[in-house]
Amino acid sequence: MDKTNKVVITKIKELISTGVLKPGDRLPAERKLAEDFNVGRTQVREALHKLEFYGIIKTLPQSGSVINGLDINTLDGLISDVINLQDYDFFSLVETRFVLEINAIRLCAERWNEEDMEKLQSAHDSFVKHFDSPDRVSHDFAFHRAIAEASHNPVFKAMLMIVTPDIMTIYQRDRICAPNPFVVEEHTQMLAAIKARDGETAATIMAQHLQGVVDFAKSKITN
Amino acid sequence: MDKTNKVVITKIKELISTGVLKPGDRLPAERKLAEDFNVGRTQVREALHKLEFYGIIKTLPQSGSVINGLDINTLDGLISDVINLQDYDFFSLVETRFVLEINAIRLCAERWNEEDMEKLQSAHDSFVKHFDSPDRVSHDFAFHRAIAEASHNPVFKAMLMIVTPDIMTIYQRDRICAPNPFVVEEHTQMLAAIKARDGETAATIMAQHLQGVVDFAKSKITN
DNA sequence: ATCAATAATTTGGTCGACCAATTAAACTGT
DNA sequence: ACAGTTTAATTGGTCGACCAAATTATTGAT
Repeated sequence: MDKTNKVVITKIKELISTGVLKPGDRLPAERKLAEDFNVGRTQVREALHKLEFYGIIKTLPQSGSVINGLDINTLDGLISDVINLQDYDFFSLVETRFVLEINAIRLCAERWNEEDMEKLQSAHDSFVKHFDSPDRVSHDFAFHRAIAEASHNPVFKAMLMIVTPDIMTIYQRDRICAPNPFVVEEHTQMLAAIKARDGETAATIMAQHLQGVVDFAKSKITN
Repeated sequence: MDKTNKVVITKIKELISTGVLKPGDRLPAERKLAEDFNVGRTQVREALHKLEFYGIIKTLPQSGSVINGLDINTLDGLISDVINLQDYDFFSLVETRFVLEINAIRLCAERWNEEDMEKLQSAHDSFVKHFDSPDRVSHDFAFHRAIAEASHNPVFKAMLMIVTPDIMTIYQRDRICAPNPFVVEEHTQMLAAIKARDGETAATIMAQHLQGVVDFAKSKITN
């Protein structure tokens, strides 16, 4: 994240922490904030965009930005997270993906409809077909995405989509992922369990499926 | 989200979907995109900021924006999510919180240190103390936040912080949360289980603790 | 022909001025 | 004194011009 950006968000956080601004209040005008903080209005605007994106404030055109009606402590922690967002450690990302995927496949097994199953089947088929090609990883992810989709929980899917790319970047960079034939078998078993509406079995296989990545992440920690 | 913003992101998505742009490629310059799409450069910049925030592109100063090296299908789904981001349904949010909190408290029980325990204890105490005050909800959240903090997984915590405010806004608006004395007892039991390093018990109590919110969300679906 | 140094162009980043909508103030008639 | 209307000030949104860094093209010496 930009440095100036961070400064502005921190200053706004101070205003809230010290009680100068309370939830429900309107923020000072962008121009005033820019002057107070000695930065350009552009930087203030970007910071406000980020805060709005996280649901911390709501900007009303030609009117002002109001602090959403959360309690101060929650706001405080939330803003801190926005500031420190960039430096997620790899293990935490993998750990989160582990939990999300296991629960996503459980929901998927409960909720899939005919359309979902077609997509799952087709994703699985093309993964098997392209297993020896260089874009094998691409089709691997397509299958996992289809599962997230069929969980019918958009929040789950969105969070997986946020976490997974970061993992892939690191995982592929370190090239640990030799074409492992077990992967195909595991995918096949998962699909069968989903088809049988057996969420628990599906979740178990998924856990085992992802264990390799978790172990890899753990090994990186000790280094 | 802004309408123009959505248009720009959709156009860029088209460029990727149709194969004009592939992962790893550099995007056209902001000025060119603005001209091609018949919008201002400001709108293009905002759209690119959003895409960068989600890790879809990486903007290099004075050089250009490159599409991150994910497979095309993942990119496609991810961008669709960014476009349709606003309308998370309440039940999906609650369901996600349910999963995250249960796993967070499990990790918390495993990983807390002396400093974490002090914060947990102090958060619990002030919740008990202010249970009859109007800002009871605030202290309730402070306790849950302390748990997320002590899980030592910043990704978990960040995601909880994203999900929880949305839930609170709706939950408080509909004012179902009458001061329930069981809540204090459940918090006490959770803290005891954490202190005893008993993650499974803590998770069980948390599940029971959040069941009320889940039921409430379920009831809203049928409406 | 090759490669280093330099000039010209292109790039994202920043700033200030202006716009339309909103809000607050001033006014006016009763 | 008050209500409704009009005017002035303030607000976030947008646009164009400019900046410094990075890239590309040109040049020139060997």
